[in-house]
Amino acid sequence: MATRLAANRIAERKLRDKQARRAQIIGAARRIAELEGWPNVTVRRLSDEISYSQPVLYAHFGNREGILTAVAIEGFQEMGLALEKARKRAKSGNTVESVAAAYLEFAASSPALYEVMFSLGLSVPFGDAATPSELRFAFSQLLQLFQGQASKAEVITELFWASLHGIAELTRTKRFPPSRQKERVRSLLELFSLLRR
Amino acid sequence: MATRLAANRIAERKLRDKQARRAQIIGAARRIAELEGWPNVTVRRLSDEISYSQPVLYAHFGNREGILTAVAIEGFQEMGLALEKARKRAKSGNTVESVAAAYLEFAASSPALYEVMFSLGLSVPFGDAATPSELRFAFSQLLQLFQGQASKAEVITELFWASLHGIAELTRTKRFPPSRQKERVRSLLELFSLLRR
DNA sequence: CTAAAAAAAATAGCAACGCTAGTTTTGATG
DNA sequence: CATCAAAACTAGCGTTGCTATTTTTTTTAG
Repeated sequence: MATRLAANRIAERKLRDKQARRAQIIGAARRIAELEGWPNVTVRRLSDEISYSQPVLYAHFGNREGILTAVAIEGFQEMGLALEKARKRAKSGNTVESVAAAYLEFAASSPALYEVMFSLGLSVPFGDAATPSELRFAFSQLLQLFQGQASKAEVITELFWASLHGIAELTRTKRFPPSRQKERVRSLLELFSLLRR
Repeated sequence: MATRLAANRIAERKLRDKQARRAQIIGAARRIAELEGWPNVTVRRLSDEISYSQPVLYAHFGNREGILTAVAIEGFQEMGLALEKARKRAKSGNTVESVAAAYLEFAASSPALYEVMFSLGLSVPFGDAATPSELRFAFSQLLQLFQGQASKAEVITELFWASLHGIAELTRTKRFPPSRQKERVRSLLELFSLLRR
């Protein structure tokens, strides 16, 4: 029976189409959010954007928050890759500086993406086994900076992450004047370099 | 004419009533937000809560965001007072520790309040002259911790604030396991104490 | 090639939201 | 007591997230 083979090919094509549409939706959400803010990312607007009716989106993501979650996870994936790249490129001894700069650059250049990565209140716990791998990957990039340190690496890493996140967030929400940003980063690095001794 | 005096008393009473209602609205918003989250703080719900029709709320605050802004400013006011208290109570040498603990305690015990204080994207720029005094007061409490330091006090203060905010925010959004919180704070204090030398 | 079955997509509508125009009620003024 | 302004309410508009139902398309099978 050739029908079995044909059925397989059809199923594969459907899967490809589905993934392509999924990517389209996520892409449209990111683009609108970055240009016009998250409140303008409505299900109707997205369904217009991809030329399908609303229920199609619900078939893909369940609800609006599902879309935002998908974008957030994509964001963690990309941030993880950016940090990895920065870490590998850095001359030895400069890894912390390189990664810190990459982190803040990521947050500043995609503010809406960064926002959604941390504004999702409910889902995505961390220590949990159900933590998405993208999140763990991104965190592991920071963790590697402080391996084999005097103090406990996990705690130092969390502190470093908190500092970066605080700077990124307070800058994004206009609490910090951008003028002193360079000084802030220099101080941050100086502070964490004191730990190495 | 005694009418002038009467008119004054009436105007005063009206002002008191107005302020009382304003306080009622803000109070209801805080309570609902803390118990059920900000999305449940709707104008209709608030108007039910205070037993007035919706337009009354709009007369007071202009729009929903105005209500959230009022809550946020009240939050900064209270946080500033809490930090001041912690600073004054501390034995000399322990001020940083005392204030850090007070900051994190404030954020943890009123998560919805803390959330709205930093999620208002638009309004409330900081360096600006139009920055509400409540915000400046709160920041000044942190600023005083690092006066007369080797490095520039403003930069160090911003860094300290960023670290606290990062810890508070990553804890609130479940990125940090609460189990290591004590260790994190200890590390933070150790880090900033290194600057004193 | 065509008819039945299954899958996919569209239409249309509900409840709840923020917000406001227009009307009624309240209360101060002469 | 009549007048008039201020204050509050009713009712409704447009938009939102979401879904039950219908229609269309695609796959399967005789």
